[in-house]
Amino acid sequence: MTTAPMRKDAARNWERIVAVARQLVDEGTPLQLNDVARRAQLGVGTVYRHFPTAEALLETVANPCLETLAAHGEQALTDDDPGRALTDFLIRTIEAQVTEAALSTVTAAPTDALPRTTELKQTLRSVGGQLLERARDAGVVRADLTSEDLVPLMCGIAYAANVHSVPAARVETAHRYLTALLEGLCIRKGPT
Amino acid sequence: MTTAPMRKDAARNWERIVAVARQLVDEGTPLQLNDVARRAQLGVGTVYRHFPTAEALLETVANPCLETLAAHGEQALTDDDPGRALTDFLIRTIEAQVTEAALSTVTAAPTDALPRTTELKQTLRSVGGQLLERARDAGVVRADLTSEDLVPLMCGIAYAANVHSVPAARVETAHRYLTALLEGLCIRKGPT
Amino acid sequence: MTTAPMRKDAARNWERIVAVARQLVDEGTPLQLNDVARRAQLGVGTVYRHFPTAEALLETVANPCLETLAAHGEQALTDDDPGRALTDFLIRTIEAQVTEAALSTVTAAPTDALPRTTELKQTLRSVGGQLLERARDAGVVRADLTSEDLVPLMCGIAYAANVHSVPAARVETAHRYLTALLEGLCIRKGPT
Amino acid sequence: MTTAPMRKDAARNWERIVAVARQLVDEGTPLQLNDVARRAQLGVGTVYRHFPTAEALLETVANPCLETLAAHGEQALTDDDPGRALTDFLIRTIEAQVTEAALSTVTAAPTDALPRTTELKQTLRSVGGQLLERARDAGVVRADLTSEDLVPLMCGIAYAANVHSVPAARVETAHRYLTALLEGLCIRKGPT
DNA sequence: CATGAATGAGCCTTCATTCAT
DNA sequence: AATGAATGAAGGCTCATTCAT
Repeated sequence: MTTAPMRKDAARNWERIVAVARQLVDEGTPLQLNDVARRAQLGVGTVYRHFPTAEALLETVANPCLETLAAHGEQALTDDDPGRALTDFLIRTIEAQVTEAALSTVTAAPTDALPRTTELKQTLRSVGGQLLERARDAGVVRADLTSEDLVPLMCGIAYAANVHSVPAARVETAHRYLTALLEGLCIRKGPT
Repeated sequence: MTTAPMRKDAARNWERIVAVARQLVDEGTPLQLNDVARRAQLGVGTVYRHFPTAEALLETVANPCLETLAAHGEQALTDDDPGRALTDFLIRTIEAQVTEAALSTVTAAPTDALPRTTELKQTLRSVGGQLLERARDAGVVRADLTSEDLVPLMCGIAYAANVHSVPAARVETAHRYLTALLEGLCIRKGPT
Repeated sequence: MTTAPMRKDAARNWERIVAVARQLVDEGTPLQLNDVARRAQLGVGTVYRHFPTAEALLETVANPCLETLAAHGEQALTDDDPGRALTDFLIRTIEAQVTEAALSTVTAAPTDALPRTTELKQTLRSVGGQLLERARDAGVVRADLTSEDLVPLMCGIAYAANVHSVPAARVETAHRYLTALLEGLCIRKGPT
Repeated sequence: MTTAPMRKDAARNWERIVAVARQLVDEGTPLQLNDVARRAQLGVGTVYRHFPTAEALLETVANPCLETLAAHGEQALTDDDPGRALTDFLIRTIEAQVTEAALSTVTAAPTDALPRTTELKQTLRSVGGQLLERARDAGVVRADLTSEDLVPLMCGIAYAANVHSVPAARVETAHRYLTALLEGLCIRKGPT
């Protein structure tokens, strides 16, 4: 059961709306449907027809990212090295979070507007959980973390990077923070 | 030069307002001065007289915590063990962050309403920086983090704990996350 | 390039708003957009959509008068008799000022909300200046007044008429005051 | 029946309040009793005790001027030259109006807060009326103006001077406008 | 008398959402 | 379908006035 195909002009409007919304989110402007409509040179009604709420629109902006992350996650599950698999996944995740402004909001939200979003978040949690489990089974990851912790931790790292004073350095900062988290703030003597 | 002492009734109202505000913040309600006034059974004007903006009120709620943290930080500077000093400081910090809801907002805010808040945040950053430096000099902490990173990281941990689904477990979760950050997600073979 | 034509209902509301505003101004009530909305039986938002500020609305009420005055002024420039031309212009001006309450406020305001208002005031000043200059060149008007003085003087006369106790006699009073100004309070012996 | 003598400190406060009010009026700030209290370093209550309304305070600021004007007026009545007497009176009047900001408001107000103000305004109107009448009887002033017109005309001249763009030139402008009014805008051939 | 804290009506403005065109 | 005008609840803030201390 696929959704009925959209009329050509409707599709064009849809794209316009999403594009404008992404732009707004990126520049930190709070997402208001009236505002989106104005910038997209469309009537408010049109925007409401396509997206019943601002959250729905925001999720629509964020979902491609989530799709990509999920795909990469599934891919990572096939990796032989459980440690690398998890690490890669985490790196991609925070990169996405600090790159796409919409993502952090959507990921941290306790409730979703679109079913698809819920699915994606579920998938991501599940994939993350599996990657974590494997790594733990391989003894390369501490045992006191569950799959429930992965998303919060990634959100936290991304948030930390955003709080940091210099916006231009966000990606680099996020990397540094992730590395710190992976390797630990404290230094222990390595194996001889 | 201390501020003139407040009249008894005014002081009572002041307390009432701050108490109501703390309660609101704790239950996650966005802080609105009108709302505070209503709940405190006071005229709006009274609230505005004491706190010109919602931010000022929020900071007033948060500042005692900041004071305490700063005091503990200064104390920690006298600790012989640089590693323990830093760790203790960090533990207290995230504990405060997840316990007092007002704190995380204030800490993450790029700009302050009250001068005292700015002072406190500055002190905290400075103390944290010194603790970090000592620990680094003692070789117990990784070298790629600066004093600029401490606050963001603590905010991130607290945020992560808040994102985590179960609110009741927040303190415990925050502890776990901090430990993970300190020791590292990844396990490395310790010295024989 | 003309402005897009207004929708029929919107136009009706626009008219209603302006009508109510004119009425309020006429009865001396300070112009408040909420008040206008209530009396026009419209939502506040509607009023704000049409007129972003009370000043904009006030100028919209006043501008037709200004347009008329400007037109008459241009007309007066074609008159052969420079004295009569100026006098006619001045008479029309104060008549308008005491008739349309909105006018005096707008004319005396140092700054405008609508570009059109600025244009009109500029035109009026310019036309008045030319009429004055011609009359002066013809030797029928005292030499110590510049085009900068015309508007203030007219505002002054209108104000004087409004201050006068009997409101019903305003037009007549204004006429009398203008005549006094033109001919002089003091009587001098005419030519033999 | 004189008013009970004021206590020394009360008198000092009274002075302070009036001084602050005059200052506020002069700088164009709208007169608010709270504001006055703050600037005078007094409680609001104190200000209210002395002046029940802002209008009363404003009139208190303006009245010395009115007193002076009235005195000069009475004086002028003794002048032999009726024309000069009137002219002098008018000159003083507009000078006062443009010099003391409080005056124009009080003079133009249709109703007064203090009985003394009403008395003074009445005196002024009466004196002006008499001066006008004498001048008219001497044939040096046009006949179509009554004593009711003098105050409005002076208010108008002052208002005109205030509307004029350059504030620094107000006194000079007012003089010019008064002269124009006295001698007439239009030039007529003098006696051979 | 003096004080200044408290009051709350009232104005301003925004924005999510609906619905006539 | 698309449009965008209309709505009005809701929140922000000020300020004249009162009254407990």
